Amino acid sequence: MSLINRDTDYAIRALCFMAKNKKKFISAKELVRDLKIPRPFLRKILQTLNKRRVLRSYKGKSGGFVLVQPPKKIFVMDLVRIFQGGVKLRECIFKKKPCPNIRTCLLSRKLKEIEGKVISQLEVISIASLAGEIK
Amino acid sequence: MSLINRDTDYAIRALCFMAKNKKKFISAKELVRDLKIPRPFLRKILQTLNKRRVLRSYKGKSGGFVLVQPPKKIFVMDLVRIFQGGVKLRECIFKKKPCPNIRTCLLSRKLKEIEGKVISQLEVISIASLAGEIK
DNA sequence: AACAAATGATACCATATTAGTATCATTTGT
DNA sequence: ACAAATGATACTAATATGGTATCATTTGTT
Ligand code: FES
Ligand code: FES
Repeated sequence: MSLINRDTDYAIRALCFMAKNKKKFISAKELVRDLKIPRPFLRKILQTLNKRRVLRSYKGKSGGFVLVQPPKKIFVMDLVRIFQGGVKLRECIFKKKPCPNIRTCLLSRKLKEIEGKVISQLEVISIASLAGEIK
Repeated sequence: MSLINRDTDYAIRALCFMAKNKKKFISAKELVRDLKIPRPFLRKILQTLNKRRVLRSYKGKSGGFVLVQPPKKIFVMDLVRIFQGGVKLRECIFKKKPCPNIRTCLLSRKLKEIEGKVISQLEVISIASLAGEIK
């Protein structure tokens, strides 16, 4: 029931590392060494981060990845959207969408409220705020 | 990633039905008819609700289930604890517990805050508040 | 006493999701 | 030409979840 899955988690770690490391290009190799994430898995994540333009990739020898935006402007919620399609704390047990009860279902309504609050909290956690040392 | 799973959801529905229905004993049969939940599954849920004393069961012919507490005093969070072992929105990717980074992990810290808020919201949603009609 | 109708306990299966791996193609600096 | 990097994609393994089946026990009714 974790709020963030492994993809998101790994992505956050990778981005934090990049935020701290001022070097221009950072290769998957370096990230693997530092983060101890299985290499093919990390590469997959970096590829989608590239597609979604959170970072930019450069091929070829001495290529690698570069952040496109400053770490203050990358938020956990962005990554949750990319890797998990958003936060859905309420999945109706009746699979048929849309649920016929949705308008009268009080439980659904309450869970929706909670969901909204969670999302707005995730929207203000930036990579920059996670990259620092503990205070 | 749903906050409540099917067991919890079905339990809520069953309890709401019982809250609305003033009859003394309510059998699994009636609940199945009304809620359209697979019978063996519902029975399993009722059994654990009995063990955890949310309701009380009576065997034998014309037996059934009775709420032990008033619906105002049964909260969604109680059911989440029973059927899901609580809310854990932060599962560290390093399975080894306890995680060596836990004290310095800023992400974990932030998610823990969110988790706390979610729990306190679930703690105030009562069965009574879900059993009523929509206003 | 026998029976039927209810719950108790428990073991099992099926399906979906998630985590992780493997492979080959493409680009580019030296 | 080659090595070192990423791109794309398909596959497998492990785990969690949802659901079923079976038999035992209790108890009111006849
Ligand atoms: S029953 Fe479908 S949303 Fe509540
Ligand atoms: S790395 Fe284990 S809690 Fe953050």
